[in-house]
Amino acid sequence: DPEESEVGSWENSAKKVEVEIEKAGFNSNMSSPPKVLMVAEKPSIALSIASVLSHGQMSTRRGSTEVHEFNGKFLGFHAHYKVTSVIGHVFSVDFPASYQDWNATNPLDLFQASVIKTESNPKAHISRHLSQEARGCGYLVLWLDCDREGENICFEVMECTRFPVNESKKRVYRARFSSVTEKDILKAMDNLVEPNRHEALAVDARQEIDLKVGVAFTRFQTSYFQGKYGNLDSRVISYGPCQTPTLGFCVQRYLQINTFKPEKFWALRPYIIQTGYELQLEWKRQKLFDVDVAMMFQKLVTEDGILEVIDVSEKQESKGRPSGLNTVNLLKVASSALGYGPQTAMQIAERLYTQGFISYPRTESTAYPSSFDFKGTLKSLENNPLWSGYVHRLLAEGYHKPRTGTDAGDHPPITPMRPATEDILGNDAWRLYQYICQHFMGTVSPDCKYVRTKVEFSVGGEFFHCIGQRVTVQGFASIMPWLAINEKNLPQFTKGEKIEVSRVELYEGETSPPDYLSESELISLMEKHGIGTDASIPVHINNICERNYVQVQAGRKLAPTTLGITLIRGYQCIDPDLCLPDIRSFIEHQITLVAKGQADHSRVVQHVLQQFKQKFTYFVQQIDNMDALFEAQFSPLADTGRALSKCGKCLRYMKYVSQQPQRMFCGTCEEVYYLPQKGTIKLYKELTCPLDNFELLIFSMPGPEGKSFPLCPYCYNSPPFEGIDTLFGSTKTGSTGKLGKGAGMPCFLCPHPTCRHSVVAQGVCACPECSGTLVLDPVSAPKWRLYCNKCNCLVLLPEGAHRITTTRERCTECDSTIIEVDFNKKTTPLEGGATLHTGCILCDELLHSLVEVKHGKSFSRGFGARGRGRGRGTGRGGFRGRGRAAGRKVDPRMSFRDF
DNA sequence: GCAAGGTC
Repeated sequence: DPEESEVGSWENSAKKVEVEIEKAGFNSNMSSPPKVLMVAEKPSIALSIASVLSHGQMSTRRGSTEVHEFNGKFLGFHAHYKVTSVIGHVFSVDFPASYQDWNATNPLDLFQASVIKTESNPKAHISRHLSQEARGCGYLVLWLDCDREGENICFEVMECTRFPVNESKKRVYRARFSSVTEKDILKAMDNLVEPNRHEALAVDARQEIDLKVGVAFTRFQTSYFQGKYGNLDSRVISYGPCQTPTLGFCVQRYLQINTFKPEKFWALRPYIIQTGYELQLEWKRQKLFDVDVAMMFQKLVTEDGILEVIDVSEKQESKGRPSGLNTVNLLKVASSALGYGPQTAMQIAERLYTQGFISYPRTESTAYPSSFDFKGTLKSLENNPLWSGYVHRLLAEGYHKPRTGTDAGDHPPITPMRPATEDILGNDAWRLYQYICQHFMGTVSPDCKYVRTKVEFSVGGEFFHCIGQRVTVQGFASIMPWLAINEKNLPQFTKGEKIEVSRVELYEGETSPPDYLSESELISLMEKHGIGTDASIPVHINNICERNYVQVQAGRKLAPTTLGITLIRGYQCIDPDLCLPDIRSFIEHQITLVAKGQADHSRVVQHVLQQFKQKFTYFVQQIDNMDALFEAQFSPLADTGRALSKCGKCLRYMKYVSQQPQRMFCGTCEEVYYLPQKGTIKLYKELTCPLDNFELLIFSMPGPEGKSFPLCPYCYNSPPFEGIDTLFGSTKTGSTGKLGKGAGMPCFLCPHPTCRHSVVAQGVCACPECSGTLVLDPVSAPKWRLYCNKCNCLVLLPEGAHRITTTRERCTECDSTIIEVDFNKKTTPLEGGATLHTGCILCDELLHSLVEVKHGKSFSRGFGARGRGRGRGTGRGGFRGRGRAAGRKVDPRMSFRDF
């Protein structure tokens, strides 16, 4: 193997290694052995590798992911090992900020755009973790999963660890393992190779193609149709080379059902009485679609009236035991037999795995490694009363090796790891666990054997038969009873025997359409056509549900919605390729050329993108044809929604479109104004924005702690002030300074100096938690409160007040806004039953004692803690006015840093 | 607000 001869063996001569270590910048004295960093794709594999190589003698410390350390030999030399992992891909691709604004970017330009890699999970700090752990390491060994994605992650890890490129041949190694077993891990250590750049580049190619094609079509479709119709009921009209063909399968079945024309058919069913039982025979012609012809045959048979047995045959048949359980098959069973969706099934499986009840649930393999301990696994199941008898019999009579399945080189099939009961797991997890146990026992059971008897008859020139089945070995079917053979006993017949026909029925039936595609059938289709992977299939199915293209019906049947049907019919009449599974195979085929080193990465990407760009241009040109279908199904924006607030430009009422994405639509100006999502919207007392005359709306987030705030539809979409860097309800905004529609500036971020609703007027003091400002929730009566305009900090004000407002006064001590409280007559804390009180919530003794900080999920009473003397800092860093600190001139509402 | 692929 040329690849393997590149590097030496585990037992290399010390001399060669010494030279290498010197090159790597280490002296070879025993006091500081060279360090070897090893990186796996996930924490569980890092643990397995470290356990094997250290014989369990390692020390483990926490980091972004765990790091296992031990001493051992590397290339025949003493070395210090550090084994850690990433968590899947470190990076994912995206467009640069300048392409993030939907309104400022022509989707066509996306095909030529550059792409950037950003950290997939910024909070995990994997990149930093790797670079820190790599410091001082002389060697890097890549233990990523042995598939293309894993090869790509190898290069992500190399990028983070910054091993010098020109020395990488001597210092960076790839471990190729076909399973996470001691044998394979040691073998991989002895046969270190180089990472495969071609395969990694193929993944880069796929990422760029998927991103550009998906985003370009999605943005165009979404903008086009949402700008025209008000009841599409999906936030985004997405397109993707996996999700769209997935939807295509569902709609194809729907169309089959819809265009189905039932046909009447007729079948001859002769009956005989044999040894006292009536038996119905099957017709060799099965059925005919012409009643006259069928009746003619009936006449022939009836007139003859005597059947002759022309053949009796017996055949030994066998139904094979299952091979090992992989993810896709688990998902199919979960959906069809247990009623769990793929996403749910995976969640349950993950939990069973992390709790140690089953082996790793994400695997493509149905073949077991040769070293697999079947006996041990069986023994672990023997105490469960549900199947202990069966297990004992298997152990006593000898279990079978499972059928050879396919070995994808990833993980062994999904198997039980330790015993469990329904009480421990809960019903849902138990049912899945139970299936995994039954399946495993099935794989090591005998095949099911049965005898199939066929008796053939002739009468009046027509042929009939009956079939009997007799099980001789139940085998695996006794533990998986739903797969058992239906037994059917036949009376004895002998060849040449003549039997009287007791009656001849002319059965009239009607062909019926198929049912909606079941989720389990869909998974099979996706697997067959290479749409998605075991891990992403559930995501794609979930996607088309969430986007409201299909609905899951009882029995997990997938019924496409009007939107889903209209989309697919649209592609079919413009460019059917767009929704066919071949679109994925085309991409896969192209990038395989890169993986094999037969084609240049960037040339392939350019070539494929060029083709998709043409398709995109044609699609845009022909969109009217698709629009004709939408027009027939959906209502124009103008007819949708109810009048809610007045437009500041034409002063006519705009309509509120409640279907997501919720938005306002001005029919006169033909403008759409997006609103914050996932909350309720109301008119705000017919107040208007001083900047543009639009009537203000009030938005309330759901839940008892959901904040409410006013917003101007126009300002929210087109912030009028420069330099508002924190926006609400928007996702990514470019650093371009230009803000597009849906940019997200509610009044609580507006710096307008005189408007009653701006942060200047409603802001009370700086947030104790972040750089934001606490603003008064104007509609929070009677549970008055302040909330931060940046984070989720919440401050509860005196309860039961009639009215709380901000004033234009500032506290002389801390510069906070003075608030005015109109207490309830009955519950007022003021002397003499007075109700009106003004003061600073930080410095006024009364108010201070009545407020309470409620911050996210945690409670902190450091703020205004009851019974605490003022001026004595308690709790979190003494939240008690500023003043004493430097920077007194800074507006406290803009910065609370000093507190 | 967008894709698909990892893993948690």
